[in-house]
Amino acid sequence: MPKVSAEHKAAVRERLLDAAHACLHEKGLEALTTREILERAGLSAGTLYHYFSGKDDLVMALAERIAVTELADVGAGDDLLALVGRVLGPHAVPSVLPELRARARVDRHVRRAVSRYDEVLVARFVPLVEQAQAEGRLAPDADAAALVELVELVFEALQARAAAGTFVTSHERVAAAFLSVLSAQQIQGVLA
Amino acid sequence: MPKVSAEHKAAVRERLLDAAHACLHEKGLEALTTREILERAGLSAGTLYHYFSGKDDLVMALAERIAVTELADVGAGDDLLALVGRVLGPHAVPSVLPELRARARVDRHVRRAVSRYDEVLVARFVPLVEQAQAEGRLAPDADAAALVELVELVFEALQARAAAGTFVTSHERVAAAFLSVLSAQQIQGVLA
DNA sequence: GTTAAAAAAGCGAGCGCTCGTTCGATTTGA
DNA sequence: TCAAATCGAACGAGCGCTCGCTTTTTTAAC
Repeated sequence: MPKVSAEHKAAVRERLLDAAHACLHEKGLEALTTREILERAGLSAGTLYHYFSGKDDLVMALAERIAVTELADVGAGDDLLALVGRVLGPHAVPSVLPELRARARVDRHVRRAVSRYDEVLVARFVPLVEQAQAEGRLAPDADAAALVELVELVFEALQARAAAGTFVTSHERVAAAFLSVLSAQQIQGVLA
Repeated sequence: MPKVSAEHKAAVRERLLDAAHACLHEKGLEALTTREILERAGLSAGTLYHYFSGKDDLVMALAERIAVTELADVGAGDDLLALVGRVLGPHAVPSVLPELRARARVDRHVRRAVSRYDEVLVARFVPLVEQAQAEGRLAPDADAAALVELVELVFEALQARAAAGTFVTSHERVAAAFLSVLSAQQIQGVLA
C-alpha cells in the first residue's frame, strides 16, 4: 500500500504493539523476538522499521502504552479496595510490569519509562489517600506522601506476585492484609 | 590438569559461579553470556562443560547459591529490624533475586528455585514473628502465618526497590514504615 | 625410584543457529 | 504515474555448545 490514511498507520502500529504485548506476556522479555512479533501481527520482516526505528524503540513504546493503559482505570473507582481487586482479582490480567522493573536495573531507557509510570501512579494515589484521611479511615495527621509510598510499595509486591502466580494464600486474605496496612493507626506515629 | 583434588574442583566451580554472579549483577540476566562468564573466570570456552551440563544448569546452580547465601544470616540477629537494615542498609549488596523472580514467570526451573527460597524465607521468618508476638510487640492473637506473609510481601518490595535503586525517600523512612506495619494493632482484627 | 600409560582438566577454533537489521524488488492506494 | 507500504531473501554479529587437541597430575608397572 502507498501513502495510506493516518488511521491505517496508527492501526498497524497498534497491531504491532498488541502482538509485542502478547509475546511479552507469553514468553517473557528475554524471548521477545521481532520475528515472532511480526508473524503474530501478520507482517513481514522489513515492515517493522517503517513504524519503529528498531526493536528497542518498539519495546519503549510498548512500555509507555502499558503504563498508560494499566493506569487508565486507577482512581476511577475512588476506592483503594476496588483497585486491589482489579490487580488481584480472578479476572485481572497478569502485568508484565515486574519484568520491566527488573530490566530497569540495567537499562536506563526502561528505567525512565518505569519511573514515569511510578510518578503517574503516585499522582493518582495521592487523592485517594487524602480522601481516606479526610474521611477518617486513615490516620489524619500522617504524612500523605509517605503513606502513598507505603501503599505503592505493597502494591508493587502484590503486582509482582500476581504476575508470577506465586500467591500462597487467597487473594481476599492478602487484600485484607493490604487494607489493614492502610488503616494501621501506628503508621501515624512513625511517618507524621 | 587431570583428576584433581575435590577441593580444586569445588574451587573452580565457585569461581565460575562468582563470575556469573558478577556478570548478572552488572548486565542483567538477558545479557548473561557464557563467554563473559568464562573470560571473567579466566577459563576457556569448553571448560564450563566440565562443571555444568550447560548454561541453564549454571544459572540454576547460581540461583540456588544466591538463595542460600542471601538467607544465611537471616534469623541470626533475632531481630526483624536488623534484617531490614541488612537488605536496605548502605552496605547492602543489591540483590539479583527480583530479576530471577521476574524470569520465574516463564521459566519453571527458575520458578522452582525461587519458591524454594521463599519456603526457606518463611521458615526463618516464622520464629521471629512468633517471638515478637510472645513479647507483645505484635498482635498476640493474629494468625502468625498470615502475618509472616505480609512481612514477606513488604520484604520483597523493598528488595526489588533496593535492586533497582528506585527509592524515593530515605532508607530509614521506608524501614520505619515497614516496622510500623509489623506493629500495627489493627492487623489483628483482619487476620485473626 | 624411574618411567610410561592413563585419565581428566583446560583449551580454542569453529559449528549451527537465531537474532536484529538491511535493501532492492514488488505491490498498492492516492 | 508516483510515492509509500510491504515483502522476503540475505547479512553480519553473537549466541550456546562441540570436539579434537594439548597439558598436567595421578596411577601403575618394573
